[in-house]
Amino acid sequence: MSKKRQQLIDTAIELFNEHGFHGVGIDRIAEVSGVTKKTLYHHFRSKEELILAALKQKDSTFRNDFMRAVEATGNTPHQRLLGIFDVAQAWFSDQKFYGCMFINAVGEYSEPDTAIRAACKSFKQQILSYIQELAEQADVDDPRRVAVALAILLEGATVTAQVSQNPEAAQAARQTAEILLNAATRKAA
Amino acid sequence: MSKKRQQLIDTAIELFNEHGFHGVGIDRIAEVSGVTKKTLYHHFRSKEELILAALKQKDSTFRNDFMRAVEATGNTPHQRLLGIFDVAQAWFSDQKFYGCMFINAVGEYSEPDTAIRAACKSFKQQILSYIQELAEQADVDDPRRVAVALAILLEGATVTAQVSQNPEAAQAARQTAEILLNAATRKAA
DNA sequence: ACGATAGTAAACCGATCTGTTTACTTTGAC
DNA sequence: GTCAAAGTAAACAGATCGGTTTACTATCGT
Repeated sequence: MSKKRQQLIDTAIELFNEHGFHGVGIDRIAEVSGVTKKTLYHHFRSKEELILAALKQKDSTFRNDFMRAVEATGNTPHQRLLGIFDVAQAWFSDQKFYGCMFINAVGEYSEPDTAIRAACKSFKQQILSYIQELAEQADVDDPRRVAVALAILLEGATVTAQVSQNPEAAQAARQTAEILLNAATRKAA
Repeated sequence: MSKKRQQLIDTAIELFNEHGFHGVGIDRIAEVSGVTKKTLYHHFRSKEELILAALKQKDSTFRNDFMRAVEATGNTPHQRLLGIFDVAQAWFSDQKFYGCMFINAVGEYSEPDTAIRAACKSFKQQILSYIQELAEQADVDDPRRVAVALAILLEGATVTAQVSQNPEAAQAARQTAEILLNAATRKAA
């Protein structure tokens, strides 16, 4: 992949996160990337294609970073399920935390059965799958149910931190996750 | 308040929810409202003022409807705390459910210390206050903590339902809320 | 009946939007 | 060294953006 193409995607991610998708024009993305519009349209047929490329890249890098970070929080699946929320807190504390790009995208593109919506849905499903794997390894009752609940807690902490500008939402979610995990492992003991 | 003004706000809420704030122009809002731009600018000094008026109205009507609906789910504070999620599920099931307008707004306007951000933050704080009141009435341990956790569950269910187009996220959140409330009332028993 | 308020209709402003075009230059693989 | 791909620079196009202006009309309380 060419460097210019990569630069455009990186710039697009930054600007879209900060100002929303409709709030950033193609001219600005090209300008900030240090590239002409011609070059931009050489790599992407349309703004929507650039958006999709940005989402796809975010999907890939975020999940990769997220999983690595979660796995660094402990060696047992149980520790890692809770570690999710410590990783989240670090994410929320970033100077440039603008919430989840995929949630923000759905806020602007509500029409169902579009490529953008599909990308967002897919991202969330994959995060859920990862949590479910951890839950299965942790040997909880009904790992699917537990994973869905933990995913909801993660989403809730994310938007709460975003709107209220308070990264500690992650710890509140973590405490709830602990109670949930206790309840889901008690029977197995 | 004039009818035209009200019509403009109602139209703005609908269109902003569907296409985002940057995704809808003043011309379109005026046109759909059956009103000229002159009239629009007679009632609102700028697009941002219209956005703020729309947010303010949504804040008022949503919280009002929400509280009434929650109180209709049961007579005890405990029932009502859980009723939150039944009310949420009904909301998510609406044909025209586009997620929480305030979350969506923050996704487009990230700059802190702006009127729009303040409106969103305020809305969330007021919802939290309401939940906290119910928690206090329900005589749980640490009602603040419980309320924060329930608010996070509600936010999480909202965005999950929005992105995944699955209103049942509300029931998953409700089940987690039940576990949380059990844990928070056990000691008091 | 008068005058302010709220309204219509439509042109206009400069800026920005997505996307294209023309003309020319750099770069890198074979 | 050549030739195509990738690049620059900049103008252009038609639409739409937020917002203003002009000219005129309907409504309504006093």
